[in-house]
Amino acid sequence: MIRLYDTALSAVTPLETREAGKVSMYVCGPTVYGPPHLGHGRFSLVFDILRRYLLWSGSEVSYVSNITDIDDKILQRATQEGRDWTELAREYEQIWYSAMDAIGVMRPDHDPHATQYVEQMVQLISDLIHKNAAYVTPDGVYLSVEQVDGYGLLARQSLDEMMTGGGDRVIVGEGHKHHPADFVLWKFAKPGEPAWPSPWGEGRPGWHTECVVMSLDLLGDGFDLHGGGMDLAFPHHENERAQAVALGRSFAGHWMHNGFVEVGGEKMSKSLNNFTTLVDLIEAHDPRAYRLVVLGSHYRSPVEVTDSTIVAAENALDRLDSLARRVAQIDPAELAGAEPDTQAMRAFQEQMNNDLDTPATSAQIFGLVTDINRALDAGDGGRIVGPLIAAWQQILEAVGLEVFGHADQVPEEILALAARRDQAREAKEWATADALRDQIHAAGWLAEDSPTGTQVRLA
RNA sequence: GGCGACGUGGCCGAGUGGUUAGGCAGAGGCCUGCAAAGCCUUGCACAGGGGUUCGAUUCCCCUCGUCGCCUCCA
Repeated sequence: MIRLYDTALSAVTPLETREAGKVSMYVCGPTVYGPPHLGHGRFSLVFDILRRYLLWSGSEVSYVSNITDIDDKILQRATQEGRDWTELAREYEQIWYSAMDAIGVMRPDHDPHATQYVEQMVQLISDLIHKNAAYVTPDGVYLSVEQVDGYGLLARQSLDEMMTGGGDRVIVGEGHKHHPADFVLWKFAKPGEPAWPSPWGEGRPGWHTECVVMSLDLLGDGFDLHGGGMDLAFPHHENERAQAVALGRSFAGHWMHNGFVEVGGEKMSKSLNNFTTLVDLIEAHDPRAYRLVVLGSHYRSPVEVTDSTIVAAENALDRLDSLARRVAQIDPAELAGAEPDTQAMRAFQEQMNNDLDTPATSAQIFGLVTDINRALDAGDGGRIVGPLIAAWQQILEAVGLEVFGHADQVPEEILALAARRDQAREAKEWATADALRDQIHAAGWLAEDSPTGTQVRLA
């Protein structure tokens, strides 16, 4: 069974599931008011890797990740741009999913939208009011955190401790709130703002309510795993939990949070304006490079992501693709029926089960590259190398890292140059052969010798 | 102020009380007609100062520095 760090316990513990062989997980998705940045990319990749690994391990995974499509930021941005907020949200949702597709993140099994759950949120808020856990003020409905057992579990601080500092933040809704930490469940609409009906007045839901409602609706009480970025632990997840606790419902069994993407040692964030969008990364680089960077660091550690780390990963990817090409050249009959090397697979599972030790897996992937190349250099007939190749391919698949071993589509004229080069080489006319190689290179291709003649691939 | 994390070789990034993480970049070699790819070899690395220990980068203490959260935030 996989063991994962649980934020609520501050310890690595086995991921106990409600039902054996089934994992229900909820990962907080984006608020669609702008293009996703590398931070969103990291959590998406981390949880995608976990999900794929669980699936590979034979678990049945139910993966839910929401789209927050109503939020102050969306309204603000729509007003700024003078357009309809629903259209804006829809546009950024599309951008979100195309970016996710590009980095190879599987679509969630369900992607509930906040706007589709407003009625249920109103119902939940009513229940909270009936339980005296929430109250109405002139500007909205608030949850009374003092009514909640163990508030501060995920913040790792008691309510009192939280209140002692806090810097110079403006406390939202101060004046009407019973306690400064009380948070808004329902916001009354100001003129011109979108509004849904409620027993207390027209308005819109607060951010923390949607995830409670949607996770419980789609995954049920006591679902297995709830995840997101480290900065969601508090207040977002804390407040989700608070609502569930106040209702007396069993919430997430395990809390998992990933570390930040950093730039020059500082958290990448919209407010610091030091972010790179996922869209820019995808346009400028091989999208697989980001997955490799994520695999190479532990999910709870911060990771520096800059142009140079991405380029380094792209170069590392070349090494993987080189082997994939080499493997593709092998007569399939030699590899047929090869079972993945059991030792390698056992090591892989032990690492991954140990709080998702992907750095070890990354090292293993490259270690296998060396082993396989060495065996191939030694002219192994497939007996030893077959299982290693099978293991390598399985591991890559289990973590969602694609490698390309197929030949590139080479234009006729380039192939003609390669053929002429082979003739020149045959005749030992080296100067001619080299000139042809330069010509091929100038056209954007690489000409490499191989036992079967000149091989051409994209430079 | 409270809570938490961290400081590893040119860069990224794991880990461990005594044995090679890994990747990128660099150097040398093998292979090659020359290359490329591949293979081999290679790099006072663990912020500083104490302490515990036969032995600490790894444990404890202190100092310095950095970062995160404390209701915008993945």
